[in-house]
Amino acid sequence: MAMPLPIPSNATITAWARLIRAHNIVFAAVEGELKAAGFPPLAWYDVLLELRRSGGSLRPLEVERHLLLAQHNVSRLVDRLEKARFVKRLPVEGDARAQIIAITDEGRDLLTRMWPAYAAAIQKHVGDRLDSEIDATQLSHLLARLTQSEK
Amino acid sequence: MAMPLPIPSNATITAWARLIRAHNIVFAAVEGELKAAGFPPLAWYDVLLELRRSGGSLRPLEVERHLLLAQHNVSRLVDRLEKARFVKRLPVEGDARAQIIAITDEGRDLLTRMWPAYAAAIQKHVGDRLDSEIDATQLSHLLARLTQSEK
DNA sequence: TAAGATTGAGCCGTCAATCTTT
DNA sequence: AAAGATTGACGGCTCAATCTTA
Repeated sequence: MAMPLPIPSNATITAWARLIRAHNIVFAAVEGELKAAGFPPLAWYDVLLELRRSGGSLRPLEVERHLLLAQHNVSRLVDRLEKARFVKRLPVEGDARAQIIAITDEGRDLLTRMWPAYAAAIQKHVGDRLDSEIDATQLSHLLARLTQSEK
Repeated sequence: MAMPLPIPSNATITAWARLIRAHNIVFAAVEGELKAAGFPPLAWYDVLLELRRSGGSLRPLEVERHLLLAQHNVSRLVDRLEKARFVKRLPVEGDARAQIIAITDEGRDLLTRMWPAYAAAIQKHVGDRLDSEIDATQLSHLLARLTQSEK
């Protein structure tokens, strides 16, 4: 008699373990290089980039949706960004509960200054480790599957 | 004239972004299910599993090496595990600086009780989202490349 | 009551400094 | 001085509770 296949399969368990490990190693390496160059955490870059992409400002709820952060995390992250002068909180006409988070000139400048170091780190820790564009595309494709909703 | 290719390539940048996003989504989903079932963080499971795999005990430095944790993190993690009775710290003969971290019966029991829920979560959030064993193997292979040393 | 956002308490990770033993 | 490990201070995340306005 054949042995029943384990659920999850060994291939699935290995994929899980390597996803966690690859992320931890690559993320720490990239963020570590930026930190060594005197830059703030990548979470700051992510928020500022979303703001710039969206024309300069977003509502907190939109930041939460784009970056998959909880409401209170955005609140605290914006606290730090505002204290560092990279964003400003603006009131919303007609709804005193709401606010708009707007990137400042200093925030745009930080994005500009960070990108060369960030790009170099991505190339070093991701691009240089894959043999070809085809591999990068294939990896992206498989990772995208993990974040799609159930079949 | 052809445009120069950006470095890193768009494919590389996409692979980086999806690695981060896939990890965040899948990890939060798996750990969230375990937490909802009343279990401790995955980091606890990782340490206990390494101890069991190694015959029941390890030196802190070996835990650091296996799990890619800093010395002080292991120290604090073991504090919590010891307080929860899942491990014990034992002295080392002949070197009063050193210690041995040993899994307890309660620790082994936790591993046993967690695995069914953990396995189900991995299947749901990884296995079920890949079309085949071949995909899981291919993904593992590409992720492994990211953690190999420079060519 | 609900929506939008913040707050306080506590947990966890990180940095630099420290302690003890070799 | 170096090795093994811990500690204090603090940054950042998470939970539940809260505050304000709609």
